Amino acid sequence: MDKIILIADDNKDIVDILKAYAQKEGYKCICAYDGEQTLKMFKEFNPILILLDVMMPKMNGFDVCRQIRQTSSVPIIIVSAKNEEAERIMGLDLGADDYIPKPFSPREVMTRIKAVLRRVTDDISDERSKRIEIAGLVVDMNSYEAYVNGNPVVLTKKEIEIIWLFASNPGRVFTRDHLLENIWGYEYFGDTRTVDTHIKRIRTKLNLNQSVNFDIKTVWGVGYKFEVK
Amino acid sequence: MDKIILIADDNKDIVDILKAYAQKEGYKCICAYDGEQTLKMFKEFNPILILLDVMMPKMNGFDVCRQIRQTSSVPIIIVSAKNEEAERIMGLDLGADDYIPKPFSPREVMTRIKAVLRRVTDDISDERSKRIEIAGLVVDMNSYEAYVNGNPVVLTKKEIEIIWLFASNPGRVFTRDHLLENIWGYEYFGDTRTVDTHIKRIRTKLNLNQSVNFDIKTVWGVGYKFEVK
DNA sequence: CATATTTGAAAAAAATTATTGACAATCGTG
DNA sequence: CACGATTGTCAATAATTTTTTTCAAATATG
Repeated sequence: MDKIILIADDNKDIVDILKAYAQKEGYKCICAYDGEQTLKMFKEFNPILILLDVMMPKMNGFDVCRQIRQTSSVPIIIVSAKNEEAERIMGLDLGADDYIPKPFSPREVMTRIKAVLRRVTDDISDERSKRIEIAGLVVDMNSYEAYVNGNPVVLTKKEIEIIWLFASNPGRVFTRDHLLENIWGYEYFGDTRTVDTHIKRIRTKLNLNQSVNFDIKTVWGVGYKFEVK
Repeated sequence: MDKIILIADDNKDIVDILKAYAQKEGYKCICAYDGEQTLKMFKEFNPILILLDVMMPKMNGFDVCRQIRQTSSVPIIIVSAKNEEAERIMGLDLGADDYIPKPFSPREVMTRIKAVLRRVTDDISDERSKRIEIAGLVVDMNSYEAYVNGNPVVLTKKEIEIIWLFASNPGRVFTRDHLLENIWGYEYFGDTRTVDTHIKRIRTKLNLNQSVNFDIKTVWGVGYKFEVK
C-alpha cells in the first residue's frame, strides 16, 4: 500500500524540489508536466494526494481539478503564482482541499500536505475505530498502548503497528513481503530476517507461551497469522 | 432537534478545518462561501450559532450580521483577519457575540463556540469548563494559571495552552504536527523541534520528576501524551 | 534419512528520534 | 527605542529503536 503523491507542474525545477521533500517524508512521487499527463497519471497510479499547478500546457489546473472531482475525492492542493487570486481560487468551488501561493517554502508545502492528509483521515477514523479488543488483547492506537489480560505491555511503534494489523485481521496470513509493504511501506529486497526479528520481540513481550488466548502463528513457507485459540 | 452550526467563510480550507472540529464536538455543520448564501442558509436551517467571516464575496460579514440581527438573536461569532480592528468591530454595535482574530487555532474557536453557547443558555457555569483538575494538576484558562499539588506554577501562554490540551485528553497521543496545528494554528509553518523545546520547558516547570502524579510521556516515533501515574 | 530451505534467537551495528542548552528572533511595554 | 519576557531555531549529544548478521534448530522434500 504505497503512499504516492502526484506532482503536476510544468517547471521541472519546482517538481524536483517538491519531489525531494516529499520523498524525505516517506512518500513516493510521480510527476506530470502538463494537464493531460496529469489526468493519465492519476488514473494509472491512484495517488493519495495531488499537488497541482494552475498554469500548465495542454490543460490548466482548474480543468484538471474539475475533471478529477467528477470521479474522485482524492485530496488536491492547488499551487499558483498569482497569489492575489488565492481567495478566488478557493471560492471557485473546484473542490480543491488547499491552496498554496508561489513562492512557497518547501517546509510550508510539506506542512500543508500533512495537514490535508490528516484532515482527511481524521474524518474517517473516529476514536473507536482506533481500538481493538480480541481474545484478551487490547490494542489502542489513540494512546499507542497495548494490554494483555488487562496488563499493560510496552511496545515500540513498529511493534504496535504490526500487532494492530494482525489483530485487525485475525486468521489471515501475512507474508513477510506483505508486512514489509504494509508496515514498512516499501518493497522487499534482500534476504534479511527483519520481520522475523520483530515477530520474535512481539511474541516475547506479549508472552505468547503463557496463559494467553491468542497466538502469532508461523505458517511455514508463507508467513504469520494471528490466531485465537 | 439538531445542533447545527453555520460556518461562513470564502476560504474552503478554513471552513473544512472548522467543520471537522465542530463535528468532533457533536455539532452538525452547514457551510456558506459568500454573504448571500449565508443569509439563505440561515433562513433555511435555523442554526444555533453562526461563525461569520468578515471578508466574503457578494456581501460582507458586517452586513450579513446586521441583516440577521433584524429578525434573530442567534449567537454570532465574527472572524476576521484584521485583528487590529477587534475593538472597532465589537464596538460597531453589530450585535455580534464574540470576535476571533485570524490566525486562530481550531481549539480556540471551539472553546469560544462553547463559551458563547453556554453564555446564552446558562450564564452561571461559564467558568467551570475552562478549568481542569487532574492528578494534582490544576489548569485554569480563565486566569491562565496552573497549580501542581496546590503550588502555583508560572507558565507562559503557549505552555499553558499545551498543558491544557494534554490535560484535557489524558492518554491520547498528540503528534508534533497535530500540536502545531492545534496550538500554533492552521497557518503556522515551523520546525517540529519547537514542540520538543516547549515540552522540555513545561516538564521543567511542572517538575515532572518530583512527587507528581502525572507525566508528559514521550511516545517514541509518534509524539507526546499526558499520563496519570 | 539426507539435504536444502526456512525460521528463531541473540548480539552487534546502523539508523532514527528525542533531549537539551545556547542563542536568535520576536513580542509586549514602559 | 530599549528592556525583559517569551518564543523559535539549531546543532551536539543522548537515548532508543530498527536492521543486519550470524548461526543453530526446525521443517519440508524427495
